[in-house]
This record gives sequence, C-alpha cells and structure tokens, in this order.
Amino acid sequence: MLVAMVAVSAQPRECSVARTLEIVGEKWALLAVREVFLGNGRFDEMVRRTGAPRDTMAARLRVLVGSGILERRQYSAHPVRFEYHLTDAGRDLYPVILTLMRWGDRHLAGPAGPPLELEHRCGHPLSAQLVCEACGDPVVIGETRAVRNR
Amino acid sequence: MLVAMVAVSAQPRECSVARTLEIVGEKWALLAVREVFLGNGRFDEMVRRTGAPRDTMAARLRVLVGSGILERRQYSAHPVRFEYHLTDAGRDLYPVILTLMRWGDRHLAGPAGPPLELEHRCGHPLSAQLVCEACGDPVVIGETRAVRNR
DNA sequence: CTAGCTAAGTCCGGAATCTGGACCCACCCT
DNA sequence: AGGGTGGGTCCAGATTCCGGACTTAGCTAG
Repeated sequence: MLVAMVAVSAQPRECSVARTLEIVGEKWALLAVREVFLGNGRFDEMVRRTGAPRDTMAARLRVLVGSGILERRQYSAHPVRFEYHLTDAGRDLYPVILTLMRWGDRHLAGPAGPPLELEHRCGHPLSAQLVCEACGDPVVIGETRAVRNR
Repeated sequence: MLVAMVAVSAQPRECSVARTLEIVGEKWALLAVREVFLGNGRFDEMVRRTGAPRDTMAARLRVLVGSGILERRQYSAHPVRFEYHLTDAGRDLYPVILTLMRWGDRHLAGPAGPPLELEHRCGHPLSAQLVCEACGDPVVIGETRAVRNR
C-alpha cells in the first residue's frame, strides 16, 4: 500500500518577473509599448513600425489596455478614431525598454553602431545604468542576495 | 495608367529593442535566465521552477546558448551531465531582469508584498533605479530625445 | 457623383509553435 | 531487481501566428 508522502517538489516560483512577463513577456507587446514611448499611439503606424501582424497587434493592445499599461483614447468622432497613451504604470516600463535597448546596443550592434541613440537632458548621450537607490552604487550581479523568498 | 510613385512608407524600425527581443523576447527564455541568475543551472530544476514545458525549455536553452547568453558546461562524465552558466553577455541581462522584477513588485504585488526581496551589499533592500551615467540623475521619460535615428 | 484614400480593426485558412505527458538512456543506490 | 535522477526527445492535439483580403465610415480630388 502506497501513500503519497513525498512533498511535491518546488512549484514554479512566485515571482514578480514571471508575473510581469505574463503581460509583457512577448515581442510585440513590448514593441507596441516602445512605439508609444516614441510617440506613436496610432494603430496603423504601430503595425508599420513594428512589423507585427495587424491581428496580433490588436490582441496585444487589448491585453495592454486591460492590464492598465495603455489607455485607449478617442481622438476623433466622425470618423471615430482612437489612439493609445501610456498610463502611469505604462510609463514605469521605461526602464525595461531602456535596459533591453542597452543590451542590444552593446551586444547586437554592428560596426555602424546602434540604430538609435538617445540623449539625456544633461546633454550627454544616454547610457543608463542601474544603481541602488539607497547607496547609489551600481547594482552588480553577485552583490545582491535574496532576503525573503515566499 | 498608374505609376507607383509613393515612397513605400516606413519599414519596421531598426532597433536594439527589437533585436534583443528576437532572442529573449519570450517568457520562458527570460525565466530560464532568471533561474541561472538565482543559481539554478540544471535543466530539471529550471523546468520545475519556471513551469515551462520540457520541450520548450530545451528549445529556449538552445537559442540562449547559440546567441552567447548561456554556456552549456559539462559537470560530470559518467553519467554525462550538463549545466548552464551565464556568459558575460548573459550577466549583462541582469538589469533587464531587475527592471522587470521592479515593475512587477510595484504593480502586481498583492497586499502580501512582493514574493522575493533582494538585499544590496550595502545592507538596504534593493530598489534599483536607472540613472544617466554622465550626470547621475534618474532617467525619466520625457527627458531624453532621439539623436540619431537610422 | 465616383474613385480612391485613411484609420482601425476583423476575418480567414494554412503554417508554425506550444503543451502535457510518455518515453529513453545511462548511471547510481538499496 | 527495482526505483530514482538528470537531461533530454517524441508525440499528437490545441493554440497561436501569420499575411493578406476585407470592412466600415468618413474625407478628398477630379
């Protein structure tokens, strides 16, 4: 007679990374957000500048709106037309986009250099780094450790 | 008689964000990388802790190794066994994971708070922010502008 | 008035991917 | 001999993706 006595080994982690990726963990979703950051909130334009299938873009936008990252706002009645804007939560994704961009700039840029360069308001080309809010030092892997792990 | 005279309107942007997402723009890929950051380089364990289908995980790992983010290293002959390690390029993804985590901590944590807390070596709970390397100020949306846009 | 254009989608059918579960192989331990 | 572990592969059905055509409503040029 067998009894199930072995505690089933670890379930998938509860994790903010995983949760976030449930919403934006897909190419077209993040590229849609990138477009809005660059000032394009119009459907057709987003499709053109990302290369996403119209169908897929429509689906992603529904999710992004549904999870409070974008807002669908009417900018014209007669003909009724909409455009997408960032919410506060959406604006908080800026660091995600920037760190992705930085990685690509470093590791995937050809000899011609990165295709898009940003300039900070301080006048220097933007090269953003992650620092600890408390001590101001750059955050380096190996210098952090898990404190609570539910 | 019609002549094609309209310049075909903008192609999808050449963009480091898009290029990066071609490699890691998918949930399981980034969760695999998260696991390695957390110290898990073993296939079975990665499958368990992410919840990915084994097949999919295997496919993602192949891509990650192929694009130089992970390295597949043998840690035992007899039986021959492998584990995955971060390359330098892989370590450079740390900010991406951290910004995703931060977004989830802020916008998706329940009343119980975020499931995982990190502590910086300075002793404070880690709350990482993006700053301009040049002036040290936090990078805020609206305070950057595109300089070159090829 | 008619043709053609734009914006914001929807609809479609075939192709590609994802998924959960079973299976495999080599070795170890009891 | 039986069971467990680790790192996968194989499968078949379900889902998603994709590109292209179509839709709707108004605008604009001839």
